[in-house]
Amino acid sequence: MAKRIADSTVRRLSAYLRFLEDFESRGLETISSEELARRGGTTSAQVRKDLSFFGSFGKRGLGYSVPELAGRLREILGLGREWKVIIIGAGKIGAALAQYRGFRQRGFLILAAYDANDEKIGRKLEGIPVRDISQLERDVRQDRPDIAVLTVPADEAQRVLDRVVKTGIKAILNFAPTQLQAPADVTVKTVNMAMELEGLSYALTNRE
Amino acid sequence: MAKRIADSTVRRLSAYLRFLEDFESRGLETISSEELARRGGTTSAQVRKDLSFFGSFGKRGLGYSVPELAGRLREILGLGREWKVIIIGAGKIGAALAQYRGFRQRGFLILAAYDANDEKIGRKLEGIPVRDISQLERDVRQDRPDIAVLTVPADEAQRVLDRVVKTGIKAILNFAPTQLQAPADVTVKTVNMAMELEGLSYALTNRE
DNA sequence: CTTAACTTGTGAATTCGTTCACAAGCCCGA
DNA sequence: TCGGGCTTGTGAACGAATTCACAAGTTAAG
Repeated sequence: MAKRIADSTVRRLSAYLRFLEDFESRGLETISSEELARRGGTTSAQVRKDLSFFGSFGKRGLGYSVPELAGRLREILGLGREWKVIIIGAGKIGAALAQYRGFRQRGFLILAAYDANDEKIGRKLEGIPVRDISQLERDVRQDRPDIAVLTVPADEAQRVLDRVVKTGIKAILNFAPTQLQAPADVTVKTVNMAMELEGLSYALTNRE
Repeated sequence: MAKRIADSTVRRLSAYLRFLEDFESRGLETISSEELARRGGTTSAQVRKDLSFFGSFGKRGLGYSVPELAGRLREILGLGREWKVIIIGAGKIGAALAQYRGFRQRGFLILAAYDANDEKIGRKLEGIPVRDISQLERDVRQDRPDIAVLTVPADEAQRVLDRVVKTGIKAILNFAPTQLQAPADVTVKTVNMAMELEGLSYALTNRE
């Protein structure tokens, strides 16, 4: 990849793909940047610029072929293959994620959940086996998961992350409401509900 | 408020507050922008700039008083009061949110959850009553919630949002993996797991 | 074949957010 | 009281992301 692509661009590509899948299912053949923009709450120039980083997929005067553009986006986003995922922390959030159909739909296969609580170990969480966290290193060596989802309490998150990083996993989705430090070659995305709520609180408080 | 504050700034303020609370509990009196930055993965200049939009809270040569700055941030973020929250959609994600202690801790009081499923209505979800969605308008008129959390399927989200907006609620936290359209005076924050996962997939696929 | 209506792809201009750099202020010890 | 060591607050410089604006390509109709 020649240029570094902004995070915001990647997020929008992901959004475009979702709309395209909708259009695809409705049998539409082509779509313009204008229409894609309307659905995504952005501008047509933004859409074209985003796509231009990766090539030129459209036809002037006509727009984009829906199935072709969808295919290109899947390729760019790395959705052409299956990604193996483990969940660390078999609490309520872990359970909610385990049953979330969006994972499977997009090629994310959940292998197992891990927990330290004896009462949970050995059971199933929405059909997914809950294993002893002490097995983590051995299992990772064997199963080679690509992504670890962290749903552990905030005060354990950094310690668990360090342990996960040591196994060689390079992508982490963190649900603990805390800032995590990781080496540069490891990608960490944090979903922080507390932060979003405070953003709403701020917006409600400071409206002009 | 004189200037429009960037979303990224508000998110960082929220992060700073979290560190300050940690320092507060450990009894520390003062903290420098440098230390705050280290914990937040940013720079000291960024910290000072962020704070400067709202006033000057520090002492040159010394840093910031931990309790004072924490208080100021709570005030800025609107955390000095209680916010009333309703959850729409009593599924797994709704359940996970209902038991999430971060809400209560920060002054967000969950009044009720709403669902259309007869088997759920009348029961409790982690101690929170599940009510019939058809009561929504009446209840909102009575209870005046400030924030609605949407945990409904993607294909219902826009319809539910429109309904929520019509009741006069001005802040929405959306967990449906879809882009929503709302009037300008309504703040919508979306937590989109699918997007985060695709971001990880992209990162794994396109490493140089 | 020509023209009109569209729509892309992309440099240039602009806007927005971050980082730099330093004067000004504070603390403490001599 | 003075000087050295720190740290803030903030214009100015910089860099990144978005928007503008238009040449170039496509289609369809006459």
